[in-house]
Amino acid sequence: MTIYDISEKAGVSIATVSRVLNGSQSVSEKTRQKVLDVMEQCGYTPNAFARGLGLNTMQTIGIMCADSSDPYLAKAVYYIEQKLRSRGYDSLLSCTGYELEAKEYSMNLLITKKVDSIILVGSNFVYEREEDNRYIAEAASQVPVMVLNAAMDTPNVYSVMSDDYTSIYNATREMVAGGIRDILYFYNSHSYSGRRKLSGFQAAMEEQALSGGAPLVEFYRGSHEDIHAMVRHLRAVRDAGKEFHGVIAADDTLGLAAVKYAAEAGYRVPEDFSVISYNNSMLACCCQPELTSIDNKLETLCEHLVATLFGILEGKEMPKKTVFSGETVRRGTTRRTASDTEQAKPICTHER
Amino acid sequence: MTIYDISEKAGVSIATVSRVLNGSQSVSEKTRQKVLDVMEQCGYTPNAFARGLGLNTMQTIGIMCADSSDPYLAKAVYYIEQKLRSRGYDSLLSCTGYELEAKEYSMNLLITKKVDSIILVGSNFVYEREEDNRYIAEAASQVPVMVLNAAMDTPNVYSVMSDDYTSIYNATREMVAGGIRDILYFYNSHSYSGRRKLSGFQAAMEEQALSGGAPLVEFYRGSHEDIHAMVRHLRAVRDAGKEFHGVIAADDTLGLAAVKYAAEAGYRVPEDFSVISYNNSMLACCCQPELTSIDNKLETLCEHLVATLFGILEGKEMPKKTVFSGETVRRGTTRRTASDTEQAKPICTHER
DNA sequence: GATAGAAATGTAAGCGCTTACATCTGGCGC
DNA sequence: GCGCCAGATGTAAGCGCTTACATTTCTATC
Repeated sequence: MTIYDISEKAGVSIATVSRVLNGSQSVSEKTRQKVLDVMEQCGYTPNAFARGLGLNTMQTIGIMCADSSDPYLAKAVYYIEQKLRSRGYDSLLSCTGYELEAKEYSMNLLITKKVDSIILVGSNFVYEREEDNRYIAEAASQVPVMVLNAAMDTPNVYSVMSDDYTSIYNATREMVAGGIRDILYFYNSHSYSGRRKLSGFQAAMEEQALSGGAPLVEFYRGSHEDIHAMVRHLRAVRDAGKEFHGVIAADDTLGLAAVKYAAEAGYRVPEDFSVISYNNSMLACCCQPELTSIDNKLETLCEHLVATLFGILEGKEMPKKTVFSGETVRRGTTRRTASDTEQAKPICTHER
Repeated sequence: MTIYDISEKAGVSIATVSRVLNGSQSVSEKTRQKVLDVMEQCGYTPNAFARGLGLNTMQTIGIMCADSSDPYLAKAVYYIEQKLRSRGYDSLLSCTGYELEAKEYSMNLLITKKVDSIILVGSNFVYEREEDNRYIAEAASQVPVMVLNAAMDTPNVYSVMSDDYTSIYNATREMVAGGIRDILYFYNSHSYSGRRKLSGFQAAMEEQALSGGAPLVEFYRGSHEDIHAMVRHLRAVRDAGKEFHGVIAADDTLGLAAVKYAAEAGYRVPEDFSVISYNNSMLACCCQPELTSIDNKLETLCEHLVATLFGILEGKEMPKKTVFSGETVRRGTTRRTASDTEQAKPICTHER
């Protein structure tokens, strides 16, 4: 069943059929209807490959994500896919893992498949060393690249992110204001946003000259699913003589581990021990007491990212970087403090 | 940069270039090398659309999933995508939501995009009413359809699933053996596997003539992320006069809610109150005490599903239905019983 | 060294669609 | 009634690749 069959049955030329397929103006209403009828009646579906060959697009977007089984990334992928679909685009998903080489490889594969754009979901795609990001610049020379939660100053790369630095900075100050001085920053990623969070923590601590030496910081490198390993890690820190009564965690899993650790160690939370984590995912409500967590407005970010992408695809000039500010959702792992009254502030800023 | 440019620079015909592109045997080693060199040096990439048009495939598989932000489904998608990619296939992901109409629509879209197969991730795609499954049969008339965790007796539809019925049946018996008689079955889905689980529970209960009347069963219809709503639901059940000291939960989220409920109600777990849930996801380790949960071997299922798919694509005859048995992972929400000694049994059975 | 047959290569006809350009209408003003 | 123009339709040339079939080039055999 091809365009020829339809054209014949409808008594028109293939050009006319193609025109109704593409919604061209210059087809009389009468013939358009006739052609549509024939299509309907024949159950005709245009061949996507031929269409792609002619139009040089198949309306698909490549989504890259290190690990879609990570609940946070999964959620981002979900939001993005939803919003793409609602505009008639499909998503080629590529779960690359965290190795640079695998990312480069997948990137090429997606470009080869002629996607209209590539969306990098997660800040782990942007490395600290400039040269490790060349693969992104290269891809961007072919199609616009959107990146969620990390920024790059590269032509044709657009970023939408939350202000992790400030969120963690504020959270740290809040915890200090609550009277806790021995705070551990517990994180698991050297990604772009990982670096931003870390410096937010350090800035807040150093500013208050709280740490006798350098602020207490621990990097967890195991599986993001293995809560027990995280708890063990925390235990080891204390066993090494570094006691702490507060944890700022880079994500909810780590925060949850901190709560488990505190319970095990016999601390009362939040009286003797505080935890603030990041993401405000469903995990925050899974432990007892429930986690105070920073919400980075994932859905808003994704929405904005997709809207920006379509702006670009339509040829509009769009902001290269948009930053949204987060919001701390207070639950049971922190005490109420005076600074709780969140000051009003702009929720989103653009950069060209 | 097309095949013509390469053929010219390499001093061969386009047919030869195409042959090396497709790994044809009948190219001399010398010319193959020359062509490859030229390609390399020109950074040539074949046009996927043209290739698709010629070969009638672009090596992509459609993955449908109601909600990839559901941790269990996300994980399944992750495993499947991984395994497809490792064989050089890409995945078109479609998050359809739970409405039949949306599923039908997405299915058509995927077929339109000429995927080589469609994988339905999650038992919610298979409805109880035969006629609601026509969209699957129709798709299966075009491409093989693989379904995870549900079975259908339809040509060209292949199933890989776990034996939910038996898992829940055994779990229920185990809890009864532990001395608990007022058990609530808490579930949130009427999907294929949801129905199987429910009957597993009912069979076990009725067999032992334990419920004075019908076994206690509650259906939760809210968001799968809203633990608090689930706890409220359980509370309402008790407030309605139906006390229970054990919960068999259809997934870990519901199980986690049960643990929260028990804590709130002042029950000691597992002394006064038991919980067994399903999926053995990371959530099982998030609460205190940790959840005893049934592991349905998701990775194995996915692996098998993809292997079956490739068998089909290679034209081999493959089993229409494969069932794996699950395994209960005992943690803190159940007491040790004599029946703990799991009897050895076949882990996987096939059907043609 | 002639020759058959295998191996390597080339030619050209698609694959199903888009679209620039050519052609054909019909309605309008004069 | 004529010419003109805009709108509708048709013609045909791609898009970049695959592949059946034709042709050429080896290789081995006698």
